[in-house]
Amino acid sequence: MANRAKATIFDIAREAGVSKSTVSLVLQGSGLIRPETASKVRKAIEDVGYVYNRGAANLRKAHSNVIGMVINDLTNPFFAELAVGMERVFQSAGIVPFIANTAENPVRQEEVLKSLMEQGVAGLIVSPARGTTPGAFRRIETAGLPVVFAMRRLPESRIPVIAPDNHRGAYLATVHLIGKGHRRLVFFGGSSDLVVYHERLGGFREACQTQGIADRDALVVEGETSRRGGIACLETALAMAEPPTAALCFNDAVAFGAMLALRKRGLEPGVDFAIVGFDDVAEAEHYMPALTSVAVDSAGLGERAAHVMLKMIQSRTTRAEDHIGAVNLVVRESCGPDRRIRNRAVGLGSAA
Amino acid sequence: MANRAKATIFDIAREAGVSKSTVSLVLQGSGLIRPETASKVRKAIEDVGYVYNRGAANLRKAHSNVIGMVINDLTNPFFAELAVGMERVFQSAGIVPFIANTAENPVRQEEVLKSLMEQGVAGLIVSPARGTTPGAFRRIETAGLPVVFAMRRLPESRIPVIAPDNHRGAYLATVHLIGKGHRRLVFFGGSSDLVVYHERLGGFREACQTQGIADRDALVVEGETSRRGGIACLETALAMAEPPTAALCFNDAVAFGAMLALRKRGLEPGVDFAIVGFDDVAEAEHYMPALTSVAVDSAGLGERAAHVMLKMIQSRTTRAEDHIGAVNLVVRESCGPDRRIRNRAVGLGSAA
DNA sequence: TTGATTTATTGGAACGTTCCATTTAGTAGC
DNA sequence: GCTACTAAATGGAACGTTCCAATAAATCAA
Repeated sequence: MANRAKATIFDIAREAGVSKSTVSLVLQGSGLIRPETASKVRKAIEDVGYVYNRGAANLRKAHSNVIGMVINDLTNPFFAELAVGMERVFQSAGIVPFIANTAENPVRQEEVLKSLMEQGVAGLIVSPARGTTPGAFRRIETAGLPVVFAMRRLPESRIPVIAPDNHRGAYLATVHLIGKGHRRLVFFGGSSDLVVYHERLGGFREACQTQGIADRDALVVEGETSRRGGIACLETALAMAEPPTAALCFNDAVAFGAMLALRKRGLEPGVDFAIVGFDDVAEAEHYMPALTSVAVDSAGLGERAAHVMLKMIQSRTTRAEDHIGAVNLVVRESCGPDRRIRNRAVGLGSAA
Repeated sequence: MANRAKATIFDIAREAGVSKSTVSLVLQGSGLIRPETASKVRKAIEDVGYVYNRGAANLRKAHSNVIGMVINDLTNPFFAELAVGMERVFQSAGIVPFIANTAENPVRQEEVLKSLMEQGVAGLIVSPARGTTPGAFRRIETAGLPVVFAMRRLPESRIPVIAPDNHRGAYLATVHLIGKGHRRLVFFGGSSDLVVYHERLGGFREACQTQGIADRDALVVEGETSRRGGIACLETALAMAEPPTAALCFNDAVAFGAMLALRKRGLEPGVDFAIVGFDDVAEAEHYMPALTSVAVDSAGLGERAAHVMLKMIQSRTTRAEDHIGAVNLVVRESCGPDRRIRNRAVGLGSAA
């Protein structure tokens, strides 16, 4: 069976009574080898317990078959979905994606990127960590390695981006809320170090303006982009002299937090206060009440990002077009059952 | 700045006016080099835009600094947590973990394992996909590569396992339900191709027996280990001639599904029917009602698995002791507010 | 001054592949 | 029987590192 020391193609060659070159050809599935010889070699490969050394091969070969995906928060199912979408595409292209988590830490991200490069990846798909410094990708760019950003972008970067249409999503959601009769709205969660925040907030503001909501009735409460952040945001909003009656939340986690906080105060989400989330994670559909949310199709964006990456690798370029994914508002119950909410919400709004 | 072709240590050497060996020594942080020389070299490294080629280095060096983690379902936050726990440990050991997802697909798993091995990983931490064939790890074992299983085990394997005490967790949860006065119980979700299923079901059965519940009152409904599966299980259970009044669920997802289905039927989880989950994912705490669940500390298990792996690599062995992690029941609201449920539950039980 | 010792640097031979240029056999054409 | 070709297999030179043994330069002891 297997020997202690790692078997090489020389061991296979000896076992099969051929030369190392022949073995190499067989490994690559070359048609130049006589079938009987090939199967003799394949048997030897089994017998010596050989494992291919890709590192050695990459020394000569132009490019490797692994690409790195760097994700800022793997515990967020939203990003996990993104990863899964990419995997689907890469798998069928014979490429193995290695995932690394940065846990939203730029220092960790630096290490991870370095390691991936050293490993000789063919390309990188990155959802950059919050607080990534502008220069973080310079080394990679000068190395000529294809990179695409997914979900998030960096302020000044020329690296192609695959992301949902955050502005439009927020716009749609806000119009929906205003259409339900709300006249004093709030944007919950997020902070200005994220480009995504500005995009979503921008959509919110534009909708308010075009729908005739005064600026002083379009409130903003920054906060963590988590359940906990959502709870805090809601507390802050209801403590205002003139509280809003509806909130667009930075993401679904914030929305869940806000709904939780409403319940704690004896208020019913969708009846006493309208909530819209963003991302439409799987949980949104199953929540009580089911959360109205902006669906961004993260798995689809992951697939798209993977395709772009494949193109870039294939045409050995480092440039590509941005891709802004369509979004759509999934209306469920958290803004009230259609018209009925209108009166309640308006009532509460004017009562406050 | 950077040249087109990849820079090597020879380029650095030329730039700095030293030999390749000197550069190599600097890269490894050897103290043999005069500090001024070292900084001259480091400057050259920057100037030529060098990226270290670990593949080439591994050709000579004994072992690499990357370990692979193979996860069966990354979209399950439970497994994502496990990954995050491992990462914490490896990071401080200067090891980079690459994560690969198998999406519960044994074929995909095979590919992923192969790829990781070819990449020359120093070890493998695996949460095996459902339906993994007994021989799937033979190649890896004969290659002498350290492997540990996390969360799940294979029926016959001698590979060390890091997993929670499933039997005890299920036992504790069941005793809790019985203590609340339930006399007809059901185990929801999972299927017998998973070792974990047998462990948890075993704990459930043992608790029933020791607490004097007749076998015919300890029901089992198999099903998907997802929200959807939980919904189906509950429907099945309530359709029985003599329905149970309490359920221990295979995991939290099943529990959420069951609670959802209860609500749809106008029944209140925790009042009309008691539910216990398993895994205690973050969501459990925030659900309405908050889910009583068996906490397994997946991040902690991840850390433990990482430590075991480090030991194995260090002592170049392929054997290690199993580690069964402590569990504890986190009592929340889904089995009713302490005693009060008792009467209701018993009442419903005898009425049915 | 000479040799011994220490400190800093260096050349060369691996490591396990790929790929090009050859060689070797076998087959056809004339 | 000779050349020309094709098919199959092979040797050798890379690829970018590490590490050992060797060298060169500087310091010290006598």
